Amino acid sequence: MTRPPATPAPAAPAEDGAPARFAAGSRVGVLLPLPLGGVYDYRVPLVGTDGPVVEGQAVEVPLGKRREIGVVWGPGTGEVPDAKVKDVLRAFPAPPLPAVTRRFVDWVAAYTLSAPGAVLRMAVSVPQALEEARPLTVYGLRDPARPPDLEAMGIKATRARLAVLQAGAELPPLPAAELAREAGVSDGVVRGLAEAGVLVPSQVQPLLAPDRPDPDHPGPQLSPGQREIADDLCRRVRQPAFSVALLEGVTGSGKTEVYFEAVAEALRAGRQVLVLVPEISLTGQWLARFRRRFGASPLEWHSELTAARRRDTWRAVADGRAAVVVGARSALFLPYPDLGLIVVDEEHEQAFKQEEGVPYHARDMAVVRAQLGAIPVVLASATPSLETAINAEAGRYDRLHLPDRHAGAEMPAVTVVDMRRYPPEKGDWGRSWLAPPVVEAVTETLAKGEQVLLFLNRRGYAPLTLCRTCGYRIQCPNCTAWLVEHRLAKRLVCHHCGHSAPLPAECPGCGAEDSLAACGPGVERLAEEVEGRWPQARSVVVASDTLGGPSAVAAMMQRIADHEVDLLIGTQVLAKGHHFPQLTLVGVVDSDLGLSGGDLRAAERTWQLLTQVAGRAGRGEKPGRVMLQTYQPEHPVLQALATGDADSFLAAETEGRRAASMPPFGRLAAVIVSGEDEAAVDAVCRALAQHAPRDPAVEVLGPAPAPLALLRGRHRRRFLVKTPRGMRIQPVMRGWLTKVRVPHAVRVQVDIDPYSFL
DNA sequence: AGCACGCCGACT
DNA sequence: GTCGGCGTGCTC
Repeated sequence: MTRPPATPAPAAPAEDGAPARFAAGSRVGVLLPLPLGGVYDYRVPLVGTDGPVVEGQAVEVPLGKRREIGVVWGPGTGEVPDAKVKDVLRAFPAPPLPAVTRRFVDWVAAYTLSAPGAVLRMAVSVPQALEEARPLTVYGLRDPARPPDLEAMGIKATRARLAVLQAGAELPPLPAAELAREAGVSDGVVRGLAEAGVLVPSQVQPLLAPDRPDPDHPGPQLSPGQREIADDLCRRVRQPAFSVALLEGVTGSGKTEVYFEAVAEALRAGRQVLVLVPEISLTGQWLARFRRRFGASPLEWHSELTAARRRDTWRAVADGRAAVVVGARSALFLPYPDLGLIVVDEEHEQAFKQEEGVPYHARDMAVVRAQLGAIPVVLASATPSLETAINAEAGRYDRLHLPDRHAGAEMPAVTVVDMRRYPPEKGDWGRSWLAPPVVEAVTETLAKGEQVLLFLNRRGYAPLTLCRTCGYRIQCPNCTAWLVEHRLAKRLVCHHCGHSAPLPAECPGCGAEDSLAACGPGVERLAEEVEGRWPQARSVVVASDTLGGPSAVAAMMQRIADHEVDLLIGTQVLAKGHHFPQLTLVGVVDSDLGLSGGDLRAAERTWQLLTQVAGRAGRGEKPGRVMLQTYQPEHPVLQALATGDADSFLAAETEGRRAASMPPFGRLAAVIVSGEDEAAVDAVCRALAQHAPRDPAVEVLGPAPAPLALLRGRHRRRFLVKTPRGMRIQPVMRGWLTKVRVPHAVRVQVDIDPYSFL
């Protein structure tokens, strides 16, 4: 996805004003959240739907011998004989799916070549939200102004009972447990009073009443430069029309506070806001900033919500009570009736690309959603993706550049450490991974009482275990990948499928004992060296597998911020978003990791990650420095980081893409053929190769073993299809794939705009 | 996605 | 002789 939709739909179609209604007896087309290929016709019955059925209405329909939920998508197609058409069973008491959401579902399905039903599934992911919420029983006094006389009613006026009456007089009717808590008694007392008729029960609809974020809550003061950009964003929100703004600014430039002003403007206009973030676990500090600005919390949407929370949030979005939603990519498919602004924070993040199920890029689909809704979208990043930077360069997106660090903190000094000139010196703890200049800098920094981060984006102890006797390398049985030693857990683990086995005592290849050797460093191994060199320093390993859930992450970040730790050894979980004022030295142990592999975006991604990591140094009053260990100091990525000249790096990358006609200068699609039976997979590949498009403008590469040729026990082959920028790649793909019959045991998956090639 | 139908191996 | 494996196909 490199540009807005080819055929922009009208901003306010007639159906928005007057959604089509379907009378009893008429046929409606119902989209089911299943990969079925199209809408199915049903008849609107005389009873069960409470009158005519509205477009977008969620309904229950029979399918085979089961009942399914579906959404009325429009009039019936009439393609199916009357005798086959069944009645709609009932309509759900939920607001109809907004027209813009329905058009978005259709658009995404057409773009990704997925079944519309598969996309709809993402929009109606919480079927329970469609039902009337179960009424809640609450208890209150018959007349709060006149407390009842217990003794007169023949009930002993105990201290506990009087406390309940007191609470009942002061508070609105509450559920038994809550009223008991308020009165400081057990809920048996409340139930007893209810039974005696002193408290009267009533039924209410338990609606999640999200705190209303206050756009005029006193927030942090913006600098004049920030104010100017915030005003630009606010104008876009007021307009309102489709526009894309790239909000660019280094770590600490106040991007978040600036786009919060646009959020405030949308709230003043009474419209809803969606903020997409790459990983919800990172939002602890973000939520705190939001509360500081708006005096209330937004609603969160991500995979770790409980079922009840999901239901309440979906419903609050659907009936407009939710003002601000912050969420992972799937939040894009919530049924906002009046979305007025979308913000995509850290827009360059790979986590926005969904690889499984319907493969889509949430940043690109956010742009589409904004266009369909005729609203602005803000893409925020310190290190924009090349696609976004090029769109801004071409004038399709507006580039808003925030002035550098706020509060006058200086940018860290970046040094490239050539490992060929400064090879690590071995110590008592075994091999060393740190060059002498880095060792010296760490010692100095610790002596000053400041914090150090040693960054190594590799979990575990060692990425490869090999036999010194026969050269055997321990591989995952299900994937084309080495098993990673985790010494703390005493296991070998596959980072792709989760396979895990105890560390063997002898070589699985030749049986030699004590012959297995760890190769290369992971964070656990680096920790050994750190403990050997700086035994007095309080050090800690921070990796996704050494932390528990989001609360453990938050606790660790707090410990670091409170300076309970001197030396951090961490993977990319430490790279983003967190602010540690005492951290003044960042050492990147292996800057080259991620540069190899022939991935289209390897250099760009490494640049983004290392820029983020470097941004951890010197964010307080003290100046920071960054040391990048590398074996290829001349590499453009390292040069860009050393000189701070990101623009010429991006320009060079852009030229590289242009020369190779790679996205966004050409269109790309991947076809992954996979299955447990390798021969069957290869047979499908041969058939696909035979029927490959003949158009000379279309380039088909493959089949080649996919980068992980064996993943979770499935053999994988890949084709790559490249078309010129102006050509629509979907018809090419559709035409090709329908020519080949695929047996059930083999899966052919199309990925339009593949992102990671791994 | 389910669920049934259907056609070949080890059991009560 | 059946129970049950999962390959194939259909659901308005």
